[in-house]
Amino acid sequence: MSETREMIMAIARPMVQARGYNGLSFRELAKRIGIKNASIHYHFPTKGDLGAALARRYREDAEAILEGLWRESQDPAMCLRKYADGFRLALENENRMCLCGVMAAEYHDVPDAVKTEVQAFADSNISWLAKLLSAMDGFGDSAATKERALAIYAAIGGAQLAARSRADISVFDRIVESYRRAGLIPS
Amino acid sequence: MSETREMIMAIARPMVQARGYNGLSFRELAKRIGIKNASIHYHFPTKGDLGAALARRYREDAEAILEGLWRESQDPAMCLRKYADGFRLALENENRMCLCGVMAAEYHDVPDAVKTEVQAFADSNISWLAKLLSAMDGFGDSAATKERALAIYAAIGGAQLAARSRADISVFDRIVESYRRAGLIPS
DNA sequence: ACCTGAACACCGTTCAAGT
DNA sequence: ACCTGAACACCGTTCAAGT
Repeated sequence: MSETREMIMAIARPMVQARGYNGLSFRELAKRIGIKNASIHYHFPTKGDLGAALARRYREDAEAILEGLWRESQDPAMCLRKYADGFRLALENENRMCLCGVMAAEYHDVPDAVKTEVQAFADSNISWLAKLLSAMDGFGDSAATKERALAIYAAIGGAQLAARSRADISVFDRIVESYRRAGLIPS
Repeated sequence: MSETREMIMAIARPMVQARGYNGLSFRELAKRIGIKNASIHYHFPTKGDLGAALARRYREDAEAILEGLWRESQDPAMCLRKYADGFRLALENENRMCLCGVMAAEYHDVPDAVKTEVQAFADSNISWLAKLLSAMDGFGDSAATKERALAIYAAIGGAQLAARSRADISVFDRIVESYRRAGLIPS
């Protein structure tokens, strides 16, 4: 709808992925857009409103990408590789993190609306992973499949966090490769 | 040495584990101690100095606990369970996180001295894990052992992050159990 | 040696005022 | 409908001043 509103979100997202929800400054954000910081409050009454909108949009975008991946390839092993690549891409991009990963770490600081959206992102990811797993051999049991999808989601988030703290993307690759060798991520 | 300095660190640590480095307020910290916020700067010139001191102390404490665990039991499987329990304990404690895990998520916001300490914590944990693994069967090769130790460290951090974002400690248990079933964490 | 009050430039937020 | 300047209570930091 509003162009300014869209611009705020487009510029704020990578800022949060880099510096977190707490690290996002309305004044710096406004400066980059070319408006005054008070103007942001017209589009997003509070910082929490902006945070929740960013997380929702992030999930919607991720869902579109993941669904497209599966629809076009129908190849679970390849989808799992591409999934890890998505988290890798954030690190490649100036050592950024998954938006919902940073916000999860800031749990106590974000408003409830943000928490809800962060959980929705995780749910969405886990459902998609479970869908892949049940299309693979040896994952007939649906309860075990869900648990494994949850574990893969958590493990890849952990790989991103560990690699980020070392500012070394090869750490991410090594960890994910180790997950595969151990059998956590089927290949 | 200084009692006030020790009190600052003792009170600041759980605050950072709950709200992060960015979320820590000198004024709130000072209020809880019963001094003025300017006084904190006498003991820690900058927030970064306090953050680095907290991370170093955190690593030292963790090393003492882990070394004690291994020395007294010499049981790698039990040590691995106790290790995960340590991360679980933070969540039990009002949904807190590993100090170095939160600070890893705030990578771009913390000064270099803090980054160094956070990496030292990870190194220390991974070395200890590698020691356990090489004492177990089927982990003779030292290169693969190190990689596995790194993966276990990252995965448990990820489990903590995922469980925290849901404010549900059973999520942590389910993920760790899933790691065991998949064979990532030997048992 | 240790603490403090006051000031500085920051922060999110509010609101009356502008167009 | 959309933006702004000015004010508010916050923040880390500095520093001269106290004991």
